Amino acid sequence: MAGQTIQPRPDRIASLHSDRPQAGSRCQGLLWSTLEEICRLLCIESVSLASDRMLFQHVQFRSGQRILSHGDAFDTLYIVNSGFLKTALIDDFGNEKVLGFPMKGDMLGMDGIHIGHHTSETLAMSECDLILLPFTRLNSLSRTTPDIEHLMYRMMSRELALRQAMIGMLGTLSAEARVARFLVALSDRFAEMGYSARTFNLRMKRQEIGSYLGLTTETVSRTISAFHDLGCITVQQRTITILDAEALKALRRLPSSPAHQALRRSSTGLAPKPSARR
Amino acid sequence: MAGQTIQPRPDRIASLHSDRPQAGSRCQGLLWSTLEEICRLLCIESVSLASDRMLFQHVQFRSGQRILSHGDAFDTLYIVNSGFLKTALIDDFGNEKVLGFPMKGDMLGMDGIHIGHHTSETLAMSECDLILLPFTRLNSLSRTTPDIEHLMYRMMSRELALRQAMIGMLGTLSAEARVARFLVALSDRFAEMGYSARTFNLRMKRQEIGSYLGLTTETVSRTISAFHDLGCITVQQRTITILDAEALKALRRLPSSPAHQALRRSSTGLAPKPSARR
DNA sequence: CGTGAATTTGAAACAAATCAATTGGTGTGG
DNA sequence: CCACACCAATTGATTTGTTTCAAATTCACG
Repeated sequence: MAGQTIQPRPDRIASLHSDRPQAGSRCQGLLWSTLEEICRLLCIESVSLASDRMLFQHVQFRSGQRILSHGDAFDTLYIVNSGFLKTALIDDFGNEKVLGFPMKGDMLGMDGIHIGHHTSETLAMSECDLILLPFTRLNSLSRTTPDIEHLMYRMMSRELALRQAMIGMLGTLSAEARVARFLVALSDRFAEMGYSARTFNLRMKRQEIGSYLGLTTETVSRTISAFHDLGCITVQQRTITILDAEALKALRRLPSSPAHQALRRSSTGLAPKPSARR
Repeated sequence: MAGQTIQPRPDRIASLHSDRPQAGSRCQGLLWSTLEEICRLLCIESVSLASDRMLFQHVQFRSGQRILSHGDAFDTLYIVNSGFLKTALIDDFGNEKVLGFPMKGDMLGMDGIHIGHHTSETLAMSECDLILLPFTRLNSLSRTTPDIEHLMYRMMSRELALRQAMIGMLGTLSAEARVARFLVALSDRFAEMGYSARTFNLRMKRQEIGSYLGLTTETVSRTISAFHDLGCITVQQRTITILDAEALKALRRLPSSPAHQALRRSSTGLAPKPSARR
């Protein structure tokens, strides 16, 4: 399953569609979307013309339902039209490691392509409306509409870059910095969706945040409390209000991996490199 | 740039080609490869028939040369035919975070597709021979040979899954476990390439390993020494000999994120769930 | 062989995990 | 409607793994 980080996709910045209704038009009690709607949802420039004839069906899930499980055969991709989900890996001992919290505009299932089955779990954390993209249909469509192919490359590449950023974060940032970035990214993401960037509701438990960020529940809780005391944010159970986004963004790593190089040469008389710092 | 972990790709397991020479045939002083050769290199079932006519050119790089830089326009993908490389992210302060050590059979550059330029650095750590896959050519070829499209999906999906695994590792494993896995994965990878799985040469510095694994140079060094003292491995500078691969693989996490759930219910009389452990 | 880089090793400092206990919220049943 | 059980979140005390700082050693190379 896909493991989106929460970070807003670069493509997406400044493309607000606060007032736009959810994609999909009703027909025989079911929702369907055109390719164009899908591109808009994904924040990718609209693919070729005259594709209104291609309709993709929606499915709904209720809060708590499992959408994909480890081992499920891969045959279709999903696009989140509305709702909040969670993707996770289950390790050998049954512990879950959260990979991401997909929401509107995210694509699910891409990691199942290469071996033909999914390797992670996805479940709905709220009522969800997803658009189905049967993979074989996608393939046959891309013969007549080559742009679809490019759309897919872009989606997968975007996902790749997102995970790359996540790896960078897990490998180098302190707990404080991780939580700060998480909150800012969530805020940005909510803004994109037309909600308030300032006040929002965490859909997930502290434990899930911890798992996602590679921290324990307690550390997440403590860090959030610290931000609160610091005046950057306000917390009431799962309601967060961001008071000073800049301060949060500025939170860089306290630790750092290769940060010895800053002041090593003092005998040579050379000034320390302007690069490394902490 | 691609950020392969070192882990052997699932597709690739048990497909040894120790005795196979490097791909590519010489022509006018240059090396060229067919699609079939490329598929073999990537460990993907050979794509369609009669594609021998499509030839892809190779390029050579010498040790230390930069292959891709942050900001470079994206226009071609690369496949490693031989040699050892390194991909890394450079943060705002100029610190480098190693993303992977691509080697034979890995594809480079996939993360550049979606925004049209590369976001990471790739450089050669040894003499390297790479196969060029101009992206526009790939696109036009896939019109006549639809299998190419699927090949690309698989490659990208594989990369996605690899990074997913990396995220899982960075988020949950102890330093010891990370280094252990790193060594085992390297060993497996060398075996795939026909080298000894038992004794091999680390191409990278301790610092680079540390950056890759989210640890400091000192921790990597200490951990390797500990394995040595423990009798799992033998170390002489950059030459590693694996004595007890099983012991290394068995090294699980000492820390763990959500591992409190094991023995919580004692009042209910229910046995603890069989799943969670540490 | 000497010089600088890479690696190793030790001791101290520190961030985050662990253990443990409390609080707050939610739902259920008496 | 209150009491109780259950879960999530918070907070504190303590431990531990890893980083940091510092110094010694080995290796690579001109």
